[in-house]
Amino acid sequence: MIRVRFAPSPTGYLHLGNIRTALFNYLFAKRTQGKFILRMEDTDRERSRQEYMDAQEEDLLWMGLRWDEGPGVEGPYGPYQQSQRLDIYREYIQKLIDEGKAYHCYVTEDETSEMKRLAKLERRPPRFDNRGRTFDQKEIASRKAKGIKPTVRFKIDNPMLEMVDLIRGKVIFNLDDMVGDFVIQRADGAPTFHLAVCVDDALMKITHVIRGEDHLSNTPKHILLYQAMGFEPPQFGHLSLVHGPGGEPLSKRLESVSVREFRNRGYLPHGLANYIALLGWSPGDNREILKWQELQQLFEIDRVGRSASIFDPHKLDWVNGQHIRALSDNEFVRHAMAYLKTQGQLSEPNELVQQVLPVFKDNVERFDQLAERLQILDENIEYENKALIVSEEGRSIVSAAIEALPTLDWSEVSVYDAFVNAIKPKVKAKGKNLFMPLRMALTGKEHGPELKRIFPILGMTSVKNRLERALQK
RNA sequence: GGCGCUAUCGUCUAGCCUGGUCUAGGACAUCAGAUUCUCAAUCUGGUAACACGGGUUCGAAUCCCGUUAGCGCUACCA
Repeated sequence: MIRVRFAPSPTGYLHLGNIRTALFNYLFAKRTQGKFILRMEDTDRERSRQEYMDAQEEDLLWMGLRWDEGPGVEGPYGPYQQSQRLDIYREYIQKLIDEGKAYHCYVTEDETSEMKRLAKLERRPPRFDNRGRTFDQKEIASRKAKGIKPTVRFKIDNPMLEMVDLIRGKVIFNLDDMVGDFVIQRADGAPTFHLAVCVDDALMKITHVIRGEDHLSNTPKHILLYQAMGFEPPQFGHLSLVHGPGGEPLSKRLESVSVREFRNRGYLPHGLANYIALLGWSPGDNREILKWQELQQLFEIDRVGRSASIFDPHKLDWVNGQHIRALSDNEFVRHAMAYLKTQGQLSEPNELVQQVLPVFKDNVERFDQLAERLQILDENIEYENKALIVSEEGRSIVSAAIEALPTLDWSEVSVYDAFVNAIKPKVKAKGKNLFMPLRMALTGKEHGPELKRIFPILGMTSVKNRLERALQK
């Protein structure tokens, strides 16, 4: 049974890169009928916040990434929040110390940063020199007396390491060139990420760790830790990173790429998922628009690319637009109404809005474009281009239109055609010259949906009001 | 600085593993046209790429080496 996890730290809102990692894990699990586990990595007490944890879970669910085990969905390997697992980490750290695989290190933070500064100056790799390993009893006692609290460091004894990455293939590391003994427990007693992640993944029986490429260089440490604790390491797959439109790395502080922001701008969750999946993955043929179901059936980790990609908002809009167009009118109205409501752009259920909405299905890419289009429903019209209705020709067209009204049968589907046919003989204008003044009088805008579609929806009273109002200008 | 990863149109990518079918395919964007009362949507067509230099080979986008560039790690953040 394949078990994967998404393990964010609740220090900000989820962004495009985070959600992509989550998505790939989820799809991989679904494709293989495995389990998708959510774990909150909140060992950094300074930066972790409950508010972010809630927000991240909410965003995950919005995207449709429901976890099989995790916060709120208890499973056999919980708890799924690291701050509640501190005793477990302590136990494993103690075991490593007892077995001589880790040790208390009385070297202070000041000393290590000084070490780093010097190394940089002398153009050497800024690597911890393991000096804490060899302190004698006297040295330790004197440091203790000064009130120095020790960290726990993991001993690196066998520095050559080879691994096979699911996405990158064989990777060889020489830890001697990289790091010295590294900290697994901070001076304040808290475990570090490296320790916690290994203990949790092992205990939670994670079989495949799919995470960002920024962790590739950490992987040898993790494999060593696994081995030292007597666990079989999982398979690792490192996803290339996504960059912003300017090529800059994504950050949790970058609001423009947060999942929150995508929700607010009215993207469909499955449209977003489709686009994100295409960043670094493709089904191999030329298909690009994929339904949620198809994504789950088609996703293969082998087909995930190795190079970094840049987020392109234009293409996201296009993909989302395709998903919107694929909706039925009813689904579209349902999604749109829900969006308008949560955005506070619509206070109560509105019959008229529900009727017009389908008119826009073919020309919006995001729901946040709806508000502007919906302005045509406002009876209190402000004319974009008054000239069209105050000109002599404009007035004659509007007058003719008003005269035509009593002859109309509004129960007919073709009421608009009858309307136009009644006007045509009375005015000289035709084509654009006829329709633009009409459009202006009825909607106040130069551009908008087909008059034929909105005319019957506006109805007799509204059309009459609008025309008369236009004539008064 | 050290180590690691990556390198196909402006962007996302297919092709690379298993060299020839690649005068490199698709999509977004862009440009031109069609359609339409307008905008949009839609349709048609165009411009546009194998980072560079060496090898291996009859033949390289594909394999090897080097260079360059970008990114990541090098924390008592995750």
